[in-house]
Amino acid sequence: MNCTKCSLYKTAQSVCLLGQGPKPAKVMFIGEAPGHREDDINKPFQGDAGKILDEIFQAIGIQRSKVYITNTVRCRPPKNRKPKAPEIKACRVWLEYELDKVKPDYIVLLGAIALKNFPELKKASISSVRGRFFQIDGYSIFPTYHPAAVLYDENKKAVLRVDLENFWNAVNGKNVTQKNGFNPRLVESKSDLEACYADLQQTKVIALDIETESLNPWGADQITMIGLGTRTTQWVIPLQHKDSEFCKLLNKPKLVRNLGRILADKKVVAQNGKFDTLWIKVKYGVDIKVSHDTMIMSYLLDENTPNNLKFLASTYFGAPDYDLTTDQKKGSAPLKMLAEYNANDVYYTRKLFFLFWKKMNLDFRLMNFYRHVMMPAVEVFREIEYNGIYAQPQMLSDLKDYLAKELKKVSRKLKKYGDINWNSPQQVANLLFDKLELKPLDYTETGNPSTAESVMKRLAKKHEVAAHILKYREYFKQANTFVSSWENKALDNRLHPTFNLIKVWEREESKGTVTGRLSCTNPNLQQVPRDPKLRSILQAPEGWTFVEADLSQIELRIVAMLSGDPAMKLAFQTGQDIHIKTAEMVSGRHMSDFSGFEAKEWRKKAKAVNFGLVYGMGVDGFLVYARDKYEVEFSYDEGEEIRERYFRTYKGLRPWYKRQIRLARLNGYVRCLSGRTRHLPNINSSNKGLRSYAERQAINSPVQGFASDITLMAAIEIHQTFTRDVVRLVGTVHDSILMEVRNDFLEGVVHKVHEIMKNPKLFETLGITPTVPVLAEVSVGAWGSGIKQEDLK
DNA sequence: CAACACGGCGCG
DNA sequence: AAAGCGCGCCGTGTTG
Repeated sequence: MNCTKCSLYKTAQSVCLLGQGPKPAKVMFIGEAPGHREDDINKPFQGDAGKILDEIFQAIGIQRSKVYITNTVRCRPPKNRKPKAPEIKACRVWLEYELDKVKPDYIVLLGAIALKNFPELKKASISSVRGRFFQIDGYSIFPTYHPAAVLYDENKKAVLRVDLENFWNAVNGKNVTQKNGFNPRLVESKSDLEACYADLQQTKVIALDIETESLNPWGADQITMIGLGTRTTQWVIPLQHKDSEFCKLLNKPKLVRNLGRILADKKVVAQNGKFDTLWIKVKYGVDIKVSHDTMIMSYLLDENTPNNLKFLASTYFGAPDYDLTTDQKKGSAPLKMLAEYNANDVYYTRKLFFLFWKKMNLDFRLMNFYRHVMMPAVEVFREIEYNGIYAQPQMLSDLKDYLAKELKKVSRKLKKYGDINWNSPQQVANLLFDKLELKPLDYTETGNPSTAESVMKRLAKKHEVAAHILKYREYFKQANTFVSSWENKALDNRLHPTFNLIKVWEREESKGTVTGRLSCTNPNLQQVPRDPKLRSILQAPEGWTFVEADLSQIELRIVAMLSGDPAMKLAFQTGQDIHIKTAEMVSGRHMSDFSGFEAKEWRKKAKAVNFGLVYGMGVDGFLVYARDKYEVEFSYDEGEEIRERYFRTYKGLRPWYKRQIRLARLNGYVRCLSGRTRHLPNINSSNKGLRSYAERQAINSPVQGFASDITLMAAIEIHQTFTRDVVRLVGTVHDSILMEVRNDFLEGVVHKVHEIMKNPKLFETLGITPTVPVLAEVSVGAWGSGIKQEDLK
């Protein structure tokens, strides 16, 4: 074929490689462009991506000979380059030609480039449109990932398979989208409400979902409607909507109290139920217990893939896209439309619950963890968010003034270098490396000279401006990220952050972790500087005392448990300081030889050694890490020597690494002592980088995850042990629990909390026997300035 | 104007 | 897309 419509013909081996398959055909697949294998033998999808496609085809029962397969661009682009817009445009005539001959009813678009064939989808990202049908130009168009995406990320394989399976079912008339039992009913009268109550009374499992005017319950915004799903019906009770006459007549607090009473005897199922029940508690003071949460179930079954309701509904039930825009959801949509949306949510939530329940029952350790830890934790964190953490208003305002003053001082000193925006790394780099002709010491990811703190600290020895810039950055960050953000958020003198117990997906964005740790937003309490200026603002109000309970060196203790390394275990069992022990090993000296000052310095170095090396850091990384984080300089040889000595001292570590990697390869996941799993599909990847990354995760995740789980178990027990007028939990930071305790109960509570931290009852429930003691420390008084309770041992 | 990537930096 | 792991938030600068 001779085609010169774009310049690719000059470099491609096979010019204008048309598709393959019957003409006409009911189904057409469109990929990206030929790869080298295809280019050589003149057929589409023959290389590695073709293999993946074949594998999935076989699993589903699609025969290649029955479908037509082609590409968006029909000449191979030069190596490592995607087809460009003009090339896609030029090749469009060939697609028209093929469409005309093949006359497909269905078109599968594989990957982002294939989307560009249709103006309606051109701007969409593949992950936002994948897995559903679009009716365009008389075709049923179904986008999903390109099989080559699986080569880079094994996680995508499952998604691709489910997509194509749903697609194929739809093509063959297997009605996966049929909504059995979808029967939405909007409550518009008293008799409707009575019918709703009657239906709820006779149902055991009830799905709950609310719609709200915003995501923030702490302002004036209201709940617009409550959706309740039973076996037969999705009831929608409007609470606040311009189109509803009924809700104006309602005694809403009474209605919500009634619902609370009915739901108290039921299994309430929700998707991210902490959100819904927190709103209900804030607005109506009613506590509703969530028995099951589909978002948490989905996460525990696979922490890597998205778990928002629309994704799950389309993945498992081939649900059509019923999503509304944010504005519509906040109440701008007509009542009927919003109610139907709400009904869909509860419908799919309930359906998903039964599906996940079956799946989780196949793994009793995971199920136990879910029942005994995750779901109780939802209750605890709903209350933590409800309580909020007290921010002393006077101190906040004083610090604001102080920082403004300091910022002014530094700005004056910086003035003489010109009218520069000191927040701009670009402008700062210009000054340092062009005008002042300092030598760049490091470069950023994108190749620009770095102005990072570690670089600036070293530059400060050559030029005073670097030190001033660092001060400027410090004050600026404190003033904006913390002080002013807190001031804006603490309307009731309390910060009410959101804690993500799991990874939560919002469109393509996600918050939360894959290991089981929590994350925290609005504001993020977990990144408050360890500077008493800031931390001590967070304290307890009059009559109460702030208490922090910390797990001591918990990650290394877990490493000792899991690896069984004798030296590490012995150190912990005999109450030695592990960092001092490592310091002795690194320095080759005995602790008694150190002066007080030396001991402190060596302990610091040893911390770098412990935290760096234990999770598989290389020598190069270790040197940079030690220098930047702990201001310790080692030569390469010293670094190598330390690394060798480290693994000779803790000789159980490397065999443990091997065990973890073997388990991950065998099962596709690794597990925490608590039963939580971490899936690592890339552990068998042919891509060495991805594989090594998965191997390090196989080592780190069970440690990090279990440390976090101990914190959860302790928080749950503290929550269950004390009443709310004695102890109020206000937050957690990975391995520490923050609370306020009523003054007259302080002593007893501190003692009990310390006991709980060291040995939460849930250890026994879950069959966990720590082989290394778990120790904890309790501080009493404002955060970061509390007094350690030394005599608790 | 909003969305996004980047650089930078806070934390365990 | 190769060598600690895990996060969220701020401001700048670019782009559609």
